[in-house]
Amino acid sequence: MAVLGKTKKEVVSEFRSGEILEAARLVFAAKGYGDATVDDIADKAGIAKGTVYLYFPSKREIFVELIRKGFLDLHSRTVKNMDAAETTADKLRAFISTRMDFSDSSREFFQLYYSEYSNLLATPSKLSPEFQDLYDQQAKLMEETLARGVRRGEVKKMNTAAIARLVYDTTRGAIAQRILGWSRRDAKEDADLVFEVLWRGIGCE
Amino acid sequence: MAVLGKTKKEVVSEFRSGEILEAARLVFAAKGYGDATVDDIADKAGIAKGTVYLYFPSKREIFVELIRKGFLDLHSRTVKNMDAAETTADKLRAFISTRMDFSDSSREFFQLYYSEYSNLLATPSKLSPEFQDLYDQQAKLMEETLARGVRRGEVKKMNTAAIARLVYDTTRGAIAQRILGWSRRDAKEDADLVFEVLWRGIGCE
Amino acid sequence: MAVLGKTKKEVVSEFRSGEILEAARLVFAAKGYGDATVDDIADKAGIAKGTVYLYFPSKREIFVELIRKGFLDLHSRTVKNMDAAETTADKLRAFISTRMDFSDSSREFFQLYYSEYSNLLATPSKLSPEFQDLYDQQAKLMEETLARGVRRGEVKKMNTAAIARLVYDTTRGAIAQRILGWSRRDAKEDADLVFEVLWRGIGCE
Amino acid sequence: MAVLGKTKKEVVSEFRSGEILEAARLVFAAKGYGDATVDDIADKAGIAKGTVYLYFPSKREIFVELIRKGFLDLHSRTVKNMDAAETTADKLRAFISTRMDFSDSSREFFQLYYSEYSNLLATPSKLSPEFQDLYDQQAKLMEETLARGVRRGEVKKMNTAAIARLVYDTTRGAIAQRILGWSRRDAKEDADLVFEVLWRGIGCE
DNA sequence: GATGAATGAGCCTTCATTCAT
DNA sequence: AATGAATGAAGGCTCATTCAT
Repeated sequence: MAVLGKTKKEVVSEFRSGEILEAARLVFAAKGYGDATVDDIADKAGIAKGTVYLYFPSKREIFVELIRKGFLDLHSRTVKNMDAAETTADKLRAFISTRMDFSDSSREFFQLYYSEYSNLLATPSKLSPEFQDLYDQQAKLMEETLARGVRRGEVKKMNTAAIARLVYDTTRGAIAQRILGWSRRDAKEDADLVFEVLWRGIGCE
Repeated sequence: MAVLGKTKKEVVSEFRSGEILEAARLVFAAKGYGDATVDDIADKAGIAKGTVYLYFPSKREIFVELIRKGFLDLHSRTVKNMDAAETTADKLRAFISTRMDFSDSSREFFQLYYSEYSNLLATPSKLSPEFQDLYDQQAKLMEETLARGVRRGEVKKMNTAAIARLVYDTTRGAIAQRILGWSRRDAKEDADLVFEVLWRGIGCE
Repeated sequence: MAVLGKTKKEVVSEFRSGEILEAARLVFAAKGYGDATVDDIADKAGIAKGTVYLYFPSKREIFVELIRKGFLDLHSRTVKNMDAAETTADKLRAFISTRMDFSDSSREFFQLYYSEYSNLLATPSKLSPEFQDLYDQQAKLMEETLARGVRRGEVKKMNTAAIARLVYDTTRGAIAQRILGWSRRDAKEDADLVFEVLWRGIGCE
Repeated sequence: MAVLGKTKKEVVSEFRSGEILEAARLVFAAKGYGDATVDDIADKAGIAKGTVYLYFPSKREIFVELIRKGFLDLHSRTVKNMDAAETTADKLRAFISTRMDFSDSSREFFQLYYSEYSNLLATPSKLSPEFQDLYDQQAKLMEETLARGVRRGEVKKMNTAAIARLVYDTTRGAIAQRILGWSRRDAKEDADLVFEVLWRGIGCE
């Protein structure tokens, strides 16, 4: 027990938190944050409403935690796959396909993530500071990759910060298409398409 | 009267509707759809709450109408500017810069438009059928432009439907960056950047 | 209308506020602040719960307003009757009997007033500043009367501030006895009793 | 064991009860009955919430028991000190100063006791019958003292029952002033003041 | 006996919508 | 047509109490 660093209590607690998050993920994705009620989440999790509040201080916090977890997961996968790639082109390809694949397996996460992202547009102040950090962290990842590509002569000289965002946005858009069912291609095809356009746009030769 | 196709009553009615929409545009953009109240809108419009319901059947419908109007305005400007351009490259440039400029002058519209767009991700069912039409209409515009470019030999042979969406998404992303204040470049610079990457990605030579 | 200084709307609004306060007075007195619900008040007033919130911002504020109004009423009656008395003894008598009479006619007010007063003991911080002012205002009234009595030679030289409080407390206690039904004497008898003990205690001769 | 009249189990049980009561005393005094939670009490006592319910059937009953114990303690001290005094004047003085001293050393008890006393005003029905007995018991104590004083010729002929209550109320008021921090005198001074006014009011000569 | 996770009834407050004037 | 008072359903959150371990 001590070896694992967790007491039985903590394990149970994390299990419950996990169940609630899982229920919330489905409910939020199905109804949207505003239309989802804490009762919905409790019902889906098979527990009483009050129990939810033993594990989370507020409805909003459930949402935030959900995004945070998915975000970190996505981020670490992306980092891992990009690190495994050698050339900048392959790193870009890894970035795109990791996200595309993740969106297929974690569709609900992306629904929440993107809608939260866009809600920022309406009310930026709502963005918790931590979210801002997460976004920045992501942007840096691509920006540095591109900057290295420039130094290596693999990528055209350009405003890497702006292009990094552009890469994100284009990828995000393609994923959104898939989620909305507007693309009937498989993930690989979509990833290739995005990669090719972008790489031709920014790569040398 | 009949000549104009509108009775005096209709003119007055449209005037009021317009005032309410204008008020709603500001309120929704400032607070977000969920946090905005019908009272806020009525106050901003300088009328009584009940009056709002003489012109619109529900809060939701005000929002929808707002998006629709802005959407049609944006669409017609885009069409006009693209038609004025000769080459596909210039049409693409026109597409991007028209939107970028519009986002500067109608920032609130884009805030609503994009957040609504993203809410589709969470709850597609909410999308009124007409919205679907509007999106499709837009997509077609770019798709046909690209297809013609392909026929003319200006654009690489490719899945024009998918690329059309990609162009939209990339442009949307760049505009979102601007709205969020994450870009300090002026509209022209951002438009050029997006154009260059995309055109290098899809154009011939 | 202008002559009265009130529009019809204001009259109606005040009427409603009054109805709600009246209902709240009965409900609070019957159940205590904590056990009373806004629904109880709305029901008693014969209106919908939401309507209550058109006239008062919160349950707490209804309570505060209730106390404030009764307080001011009691205070003005007390001042009037004390002013009408010539000697300090008569002023003291007026003070006591005004309150005793008021407690008979506005029993619910005293129930609330005294229980609020005592809740101060448990949580002084809750006392809204305005309440503090009201209490001080009251204390000053008796203190000045006693001070004048001292100057006139009608009252023994003494700590008038402390005695003023003592007079209040003794009167309050007698009223509480009546409200609790522990006194079967009529108001006049109780008032005389309190007066005699106090006057013998503080008056000259 | 039988000699002591208590089994070991009972001793332990009483110890725990005492701990809970002590914790509750602090919590109730700090937050007021309504705002205090059973969790607060359990935390302060260093036990689990459920354990509280092994010793008390409800939150309310903890409160009642708390009042009862303090009450009996106060009562027995008062009786003892009054018995030690010879003259009625000294007995009255003993009554007042015993309470005044007790309020300094058991401030929390008085906060609860007085606020509960006043809550009776709002909801007399809540008063458990036993409380009624406690109050009566107290009243009798002073009443009999005064009656004896009358017989001895030390006290004026008067309605001893009513005066007994008056003495209680005046003392209570002075203590409340102290608890509220409205008196900066020391306990002795306050006790003297109350005694002098009352004794002049009821004593012979 | 002790625990504390779980419960769920209940409360205050908000606000889209209605309707009498 | 315009008003805005009134409505009441709904939701987030609290907390006294219970009960399986």
